[in-house]
Amino acid sequence: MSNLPSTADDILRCARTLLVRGGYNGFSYADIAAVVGIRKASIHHHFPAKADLVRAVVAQYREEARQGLANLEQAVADPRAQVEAYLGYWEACIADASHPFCVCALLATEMQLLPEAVALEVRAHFRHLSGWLAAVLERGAAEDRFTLAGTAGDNAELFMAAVHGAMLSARAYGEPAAFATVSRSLLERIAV
Amino acid sequence: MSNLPSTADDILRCARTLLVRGGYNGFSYADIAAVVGIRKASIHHHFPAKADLVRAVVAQYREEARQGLANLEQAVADPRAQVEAYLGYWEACIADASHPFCVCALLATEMQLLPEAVALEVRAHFRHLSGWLAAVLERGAAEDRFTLAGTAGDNAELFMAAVHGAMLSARAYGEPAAFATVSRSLLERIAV
DNA sequence: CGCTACCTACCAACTAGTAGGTCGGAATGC
DNA sequence: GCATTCCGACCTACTAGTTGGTAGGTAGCG
Repeated sequence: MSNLPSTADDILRCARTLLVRGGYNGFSYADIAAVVGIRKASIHHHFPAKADLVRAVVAQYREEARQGLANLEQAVADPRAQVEAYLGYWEACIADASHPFCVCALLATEMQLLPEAVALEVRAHFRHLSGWLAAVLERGAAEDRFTLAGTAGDNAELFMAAVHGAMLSARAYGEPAAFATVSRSLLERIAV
Repeated sequence: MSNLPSTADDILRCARTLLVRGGYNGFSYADIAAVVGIRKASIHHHFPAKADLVRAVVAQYREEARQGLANLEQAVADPRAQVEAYLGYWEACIADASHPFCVCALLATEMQLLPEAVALEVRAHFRHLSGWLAAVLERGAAEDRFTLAGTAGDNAELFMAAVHGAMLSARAYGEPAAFATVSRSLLERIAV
């Protein structure tokens, strides 16, 4: 399965961590080289330009997100349980600080100075996540598990915004619990 | 009244705009120099280090926010109208792209690599805003203008997260209307 | 042989920041 | 009144270090 040589994978993993920590302009090839234990120039061998590297990180992230949501759809039937699982996933990520921010949400803050290909991927991720949430909420509403005010789409946008904002709050306060507080409040507001 | 020489003020204004556009690492002294029409070194005369400049921007922003909320308290009595005015303020800022993101919300994404003094100001802003929102929501609930689920504090955190997330969505989609969508949804959810 | 992975050794451009000087205007001394 | 002194604002010219990126070479492997 793993057809990627481990070094390229290491670079991607490291770049993702650094990206999540400080955004596009918050890390350099030198930072990655130091962590991975390789020379700067060797990174260019795998990813010619920084834009390519970040595009690859985002593409990989988006693929994982797609897979994750698809698995969730398969493993969990109840829409409310799906939403809880989604929130729980992020709660865990933020609590153990392994991956405490959505890559695309973070990059969205720098939208104006991102390479265009990256910006398009970020936008597509927002659309995709919002679409998935709208479908889940709509299904939940049909099964009387959720009360929606307005369209499912509008509720999904509110949900997504709250989740992204909660990541921000957890980071600003320096306490992962802030995410849990918001996500609990959000769930109470939306669930019947 | 204006005891600040206009150049220092120009630098602050310009730095804020650039900060809001791309964060702490998204602009340089050279960028400011080009806009203000001054040499790089002259910026150092007014703000010795980048950390000083950004701290000044954040301090000024926080002061304006304090003033703005105080004025709102005075001009508008009804809690629901206060919340609407607050959302309307940001809706207008985002729509005309004059100042389309909260300075502190943006800096919060880079929390880990911010000078400590700046990080503390950012955190304080989150506390202050959340505190104000909690007070307004509590008062509104007492007057039966809002329905709260849980504590006023929890509701305030949810509100704040949704607003910050909505700014992010507007930027990610590249359409200011996305903020309005979320803020309308949010208001419907919270108001009676 | 060619290919991949990696290296050393560069590069130009840019980063924040410093040293030291010029200029004009306000305060001071006589 | 006028020279002197001082200061703030700004400048040119520089620094050391970092940025993303390149050129060209080498070692191992099928």
